[in-house]
Amino acid sequence: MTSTATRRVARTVRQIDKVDERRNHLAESALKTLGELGYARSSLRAIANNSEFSHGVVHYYFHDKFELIIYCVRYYKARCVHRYDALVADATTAEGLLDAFAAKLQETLREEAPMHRLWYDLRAQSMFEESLREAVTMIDRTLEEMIWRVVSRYAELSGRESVAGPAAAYGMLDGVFQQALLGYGAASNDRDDDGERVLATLADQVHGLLPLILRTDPPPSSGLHETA
Amino acid sequence: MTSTATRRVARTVRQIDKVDERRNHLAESALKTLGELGYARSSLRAIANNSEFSHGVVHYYFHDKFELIIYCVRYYKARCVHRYDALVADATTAEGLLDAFAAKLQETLREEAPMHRLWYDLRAQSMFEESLREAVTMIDRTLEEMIWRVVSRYAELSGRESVAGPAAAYGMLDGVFQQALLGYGAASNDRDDDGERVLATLADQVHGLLPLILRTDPPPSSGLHETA
DNA sequence: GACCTTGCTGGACACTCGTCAAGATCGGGG
DNA sequence: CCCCGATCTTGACGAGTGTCCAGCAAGGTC
Repeated sequence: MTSTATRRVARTVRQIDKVDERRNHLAESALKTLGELGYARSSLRAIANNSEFSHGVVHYYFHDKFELIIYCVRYYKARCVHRYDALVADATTAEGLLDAFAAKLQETLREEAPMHRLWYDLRAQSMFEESLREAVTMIDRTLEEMIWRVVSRYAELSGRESVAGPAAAYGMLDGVFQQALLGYGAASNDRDDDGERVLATLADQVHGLLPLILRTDPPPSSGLHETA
Repeated sequence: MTSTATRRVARTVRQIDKVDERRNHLAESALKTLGELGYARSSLRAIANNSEFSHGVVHYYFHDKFELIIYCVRYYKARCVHRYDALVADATTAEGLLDAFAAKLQETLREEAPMHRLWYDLRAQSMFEESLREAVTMIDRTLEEMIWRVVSRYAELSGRESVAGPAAAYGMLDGVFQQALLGYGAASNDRDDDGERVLATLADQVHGLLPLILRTDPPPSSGLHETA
């Protein structure tokens, strides 16, 4: 292999890194805009305005608007899907895990509300826009697994089995979280202590719901374990 | 009062009825379009194309696009918010109510999927669009009450108390229903029996979850009763 | 029959959107 | 030093949007 060839390869690799860096930078700007405006109202110009580039550069790094959006969503998911893993690893008692989980949910709501607004928006859009479906489905499955790591560990620490399967556990927790997000957004515009009450309610609900799905006595068949 | 005045009043009332009729007609066309295309992709022209009128008529009966959308949502809610009331009234045993509730949820998913897609879309949009917030919040509360009528009656028939309050019960059931809707939409494009499996899973989950929120023994304090 | 209100049409408007391409800029290799 | 390729800007294009409005048809009133 000639030295020029090696150098060219090295340069190409460096450029690919540079390109990835730019794409990530762009994705972060896009996520900021998407989180504020939502999917429907985020134009490429608005996204570019929130970055240090002009609107044309998007088509230099991404073929499509969809490609940008999907890249953004995957980029975001890769960052936050292990948010609760430390809790699972560090927990020693069931009650401790439950407390830490509820607190982390509150923190998520407080600090990452725009991102989760965006997530629910995109998930809703995926019901109409076929192109989003694949990425959304994959992320939803990943989130389900994330929640299941918490729930199954919680059951393990309790020395009991979970009555609910991964899907059911994710479904109910996602439901109460989404409700809290909705209330948190509506409250933050009015009064500030309303937001705190929403956070407290969320923690209470999680503290109340999770113990329920632990099997108590001789298990009656309960149909919560999905077959698939 | 002169006969001309009475006649004028009568005519005005008749016209108001006519206007309401037209608005409802328009709302139904709009709901059809909104259910298929979602909020973001539904233009006034597309809505008018699905009706027997031209696109200009919208501004004759509605001031705004928002006024039309919100009118549509309220119109829809008024139709379907008592869907489960018959179950509650007719139920004689807890198990019977549970079966009927699960079956009705399946029916809802099968026959009204577009409307519920739209609902979740609009609820997500309301997190970004202030104008939608009030209507969405009101409907969400109404749905919570609707679910609570079922759950509290279920607890009553069981002779036990519900551990979960209205918000927690609605949150978890809404979560599993939304998950089923998501899966149902994704499945209906692929295989038909996948849709049936989604329906079966939904029924299983409801059958598994609802008994859990019934208080078992001497109640430990569980924090699921929201304070507000 | 003339007239006027009401209901509705269809085109025009101002604007935003995604996309693209021609040209400016810049930095490293010959 | 110049050139060349990568990178970025800028402006334009066509399609699509909500909104508005001049005008037509119909049906009741004088």
